[in-house]
Amino acid sequence: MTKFEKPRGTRDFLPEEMAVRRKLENRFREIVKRWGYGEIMTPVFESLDLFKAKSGEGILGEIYYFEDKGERELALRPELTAPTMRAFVNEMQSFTKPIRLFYFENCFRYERPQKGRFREFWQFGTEIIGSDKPAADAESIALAMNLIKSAGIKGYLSIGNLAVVRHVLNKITDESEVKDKIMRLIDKKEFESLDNYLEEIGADFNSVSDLKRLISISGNDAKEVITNAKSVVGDLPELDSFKNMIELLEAYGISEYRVDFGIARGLDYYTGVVFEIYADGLGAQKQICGGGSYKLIPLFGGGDVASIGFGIGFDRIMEIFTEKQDKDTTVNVISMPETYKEGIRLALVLRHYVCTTADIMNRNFGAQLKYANSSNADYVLIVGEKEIEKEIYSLKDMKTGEQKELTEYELIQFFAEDD
RNA sequence: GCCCUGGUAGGGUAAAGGUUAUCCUGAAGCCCUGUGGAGGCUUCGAUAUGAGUUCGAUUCUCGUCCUGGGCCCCA
Repeated sequence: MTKFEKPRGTRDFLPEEMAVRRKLENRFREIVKRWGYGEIMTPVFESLDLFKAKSGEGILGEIYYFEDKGERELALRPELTAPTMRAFVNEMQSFTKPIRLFYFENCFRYERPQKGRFREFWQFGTEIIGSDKPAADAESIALAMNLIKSAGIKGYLSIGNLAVVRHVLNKITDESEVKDKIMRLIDKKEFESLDNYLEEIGADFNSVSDLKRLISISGNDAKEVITNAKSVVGDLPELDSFKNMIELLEAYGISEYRVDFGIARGLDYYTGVVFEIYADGLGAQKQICGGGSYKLIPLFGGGDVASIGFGIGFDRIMEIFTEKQDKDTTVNVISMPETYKEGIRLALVLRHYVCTTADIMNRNFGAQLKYANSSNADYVLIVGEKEIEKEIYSLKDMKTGEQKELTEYELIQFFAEDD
């Protein structure tokens, strides 16, 4: 007999674990709904070109892609921002702005699995489309922090701003490839390589000095950081916007975070604010949330529309989410062969109020009780000939062993109150 | 793609180059056709996989697959 194994980097979620996952998922859903976000669902697979357009050829190595029978090049989605923006371009361009969207879906990446990293993983994320204002940035960050907090997790927030960094970068070069490379080096904090590279391209000394000063500015006191940045870049509208956003965060009650102009992104559709949230207890994969503002829509053939969003690594959150599943009250109906049908009828009635099961193993009375015990039922309802005759049923509390004689109406009362 | 680690029933384990691979737990059934948790009995269930060495491999060697962890990457 061949035994089939699940593909590498995928997981089976059994009921106990699923209950906890759904518990957190539902909590997240409730929160984003309260913030006015509507759910979007896009296909599990998209054209490969969509992801190449967003992230470049370099991502092919990490993408699951294939040719279908119609010779279309398709890819399992590695992330959800591109599909969401594609859907916007296709179907939502004339919607009233801003558009607030959220998603909770699985994504696929061909990577070496490790702690907090799987080949099939779930992302919970939001996108705001149509606002490039600091208020949208602030809302997005505040929402992300609210979600993390609702999971009982301490999240460490870092905020950067690429518009300010780019302003300085533009003085060094006009070539986007060169900019990309510099941004990557900054992001990885490989300052030696950065020095060498800047020297190699013969960058202007003053501009390089400004850049290096700017990206080294970071700290927990936002106002101080901004003052420092101002001393490098001078009066800059982008910096004013950033300052404005920081002030709004205060209104949202977000006060603990780090501002870091050394946060960078290699891809040039990122426009301004970028943020990351980290958590303890995750080994190498500490980042649980990443977000930022970007202009992806023009790249996908849409208008010049700005957006901002974030993605939460749901599986990573689950690794450190400590709550257990909520146990529902359960009732087992115990009957005899002669009374089985009446037992089914009563079970149907009780199911309006409480989780109820009946025997489907043809077990005898004692075995049914044993099963109720080992499956952790809270109550057992005994439906035997004596009970049917009197129309009074025996409800046994499995924890205390107490038994009550109740009519059908009293049973309903009993469990209806339980909710 | 690279490095380290491990892999014996569903879970946890023991042992050994040589008859039928140990024990606990679990599941199913019976003891027990109207009162559970205990106990007894029965049954089910494993050496990840391929090759090599050997008279003989589950044990030794190598490859593959997979787990866990790290590097790279992280759109």
